[in-house]
Amino acid sequence: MKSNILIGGAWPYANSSLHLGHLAGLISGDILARYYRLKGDNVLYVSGSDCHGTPITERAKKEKVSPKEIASKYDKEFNETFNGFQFSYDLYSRTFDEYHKEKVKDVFKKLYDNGYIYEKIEPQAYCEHCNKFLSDREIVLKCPECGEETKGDQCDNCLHVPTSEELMLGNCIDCGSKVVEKENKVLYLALSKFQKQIEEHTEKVKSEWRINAQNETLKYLKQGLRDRAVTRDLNWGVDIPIKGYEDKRMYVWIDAVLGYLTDTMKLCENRTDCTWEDFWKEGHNNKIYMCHGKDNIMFHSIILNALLLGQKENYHLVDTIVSAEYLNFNDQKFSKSKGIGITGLEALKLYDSDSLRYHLLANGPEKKDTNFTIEDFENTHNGEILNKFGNLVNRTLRFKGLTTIPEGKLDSKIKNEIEKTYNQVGNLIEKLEFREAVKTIMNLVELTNKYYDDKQPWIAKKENIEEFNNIIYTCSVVIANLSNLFEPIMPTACNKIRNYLKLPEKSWNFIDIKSGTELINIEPLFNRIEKK
RNA sequence: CGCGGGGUGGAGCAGUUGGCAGCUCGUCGGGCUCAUAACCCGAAGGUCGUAAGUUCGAGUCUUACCCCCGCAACCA
Repeated sequence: MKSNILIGGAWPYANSSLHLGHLAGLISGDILARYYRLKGDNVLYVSGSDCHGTPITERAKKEKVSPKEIASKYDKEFNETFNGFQFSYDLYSRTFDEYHKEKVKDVFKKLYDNGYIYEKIEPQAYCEHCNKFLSDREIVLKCPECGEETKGDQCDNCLHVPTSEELMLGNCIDCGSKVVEKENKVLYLALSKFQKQIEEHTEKVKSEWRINAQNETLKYLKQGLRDRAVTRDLNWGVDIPIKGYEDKRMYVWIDAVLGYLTDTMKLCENRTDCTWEDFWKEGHNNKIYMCHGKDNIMFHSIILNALLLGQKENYHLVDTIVSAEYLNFNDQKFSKSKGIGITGLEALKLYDSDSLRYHLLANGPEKKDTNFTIEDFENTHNGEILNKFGNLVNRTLRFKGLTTIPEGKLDSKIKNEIEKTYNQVGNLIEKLEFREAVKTIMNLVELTNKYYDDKQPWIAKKENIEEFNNIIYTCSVVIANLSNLFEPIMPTACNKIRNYLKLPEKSWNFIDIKSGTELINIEPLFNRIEKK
């Protein structure tokens, strides 16, 4: 029976370029999406650019452009990056799309009507000159601990976090005016009311999660969920659909995390074969995956679920949190200002997306931070992908003098291994162990290279043509099946193989091939990276 | 006692419920010529951070200690 599988890739914040670390985390979603599609399930894989919020607003002000211009610029770049890396999103949208904003307002309104959002009046820093409330980071003050001039969210020098009383002694970052205290209206999301339901749900599903997601979520649950402010004094964001809040905007995380839902709704509007409820309501044989970095965990395991529960409409909660650790670059954090690391687009100019995908997965930060170096990458590309996999394809399909796939008998032991590999790799992917999955497919490649050497087709060709045909046929069948097995990881190369062997639709099960297929225009799958 | 992640052959790592220390790369030696100097076979190389404890048995469990990395900011 087909399952309805929704896969959400975290929405990147449209304020800086995507680097390999982002991609290392997000690629999990693409693997899952491609795998489940091969298995024949109904898959929706969605994401988009997170475009609202304070950082973009501040930057726009600094650069004297509109927030939308900043966000649009990065949104465009994100699209190029994801296309380049062959992410197979069914929809990649943006949080400033009207459709998204309208649907988010509906959700917000319902939370309010159901009593999960309440008003609170609290004193807040205010600048009378600029005529606005100030967030912590919009206040400058002399740090009471070390005396240095610093921003209000945290002292750059001594890491002291100013108290709200200390903040009232600061000045406006824009005009320098003395901050005054003023009563402000704020809407809070009553997260605490969902404590029990989220605890129960987490207990039910967490065994499938990676350890970091379990720990992080349990940490919040253990200390007790605290209500969160969900309005901000900004003019860039989703409007608050509540009377008296016309001048405020929604907290970005509420808006962004609902993008998975609004994307689904949008997609299903144009479809006849499914409805958005198939993916988001209970009882549709459905499963929801969320893929992101470790700092995103609680927003998906707690806040999103709270928003869904608060609708009181039989929503299906997030099942599986796929949370990555961090990828470092030459043992350091990716850092734009320090010039550490390379962006996805830069990497694509230098290297094949297939190889990058493979390496990011084989070396992925699944259980702990891992390191990316150009040297490691080139070793993977030349030594593993090209020498083992590329060469197996090449030495078989471009065997000297070979023009068609011969009629031959498939080695039963090899067939066995192929079937075993489908099983093992499928299990590993479902267990989110992509590193091990990659390794397992590569084992089949290595095993086939051994088989090839043991059988010595170059001798058989002269002495026993029937044996030769069997060897080439067997290896070709392996290659055909590798085009399925590697499809979630290296889609371009797999596509090439399908063209070479004129294979039918890709799928996640053993496939045979037709003898007599002409072998024309066979090119190497990968090109060697020449080392300087 | 701030929090978290680590210490396993030259490098990078895997070791799930305690049961003969593994993988990839590199090095050395050999084989092969279908293939992109690619492929295959073999070898060397480890007191598993230190010390104590539990156990018939500890890389794995307990305790203490040592060392490395991240935890301000654009940034997952």
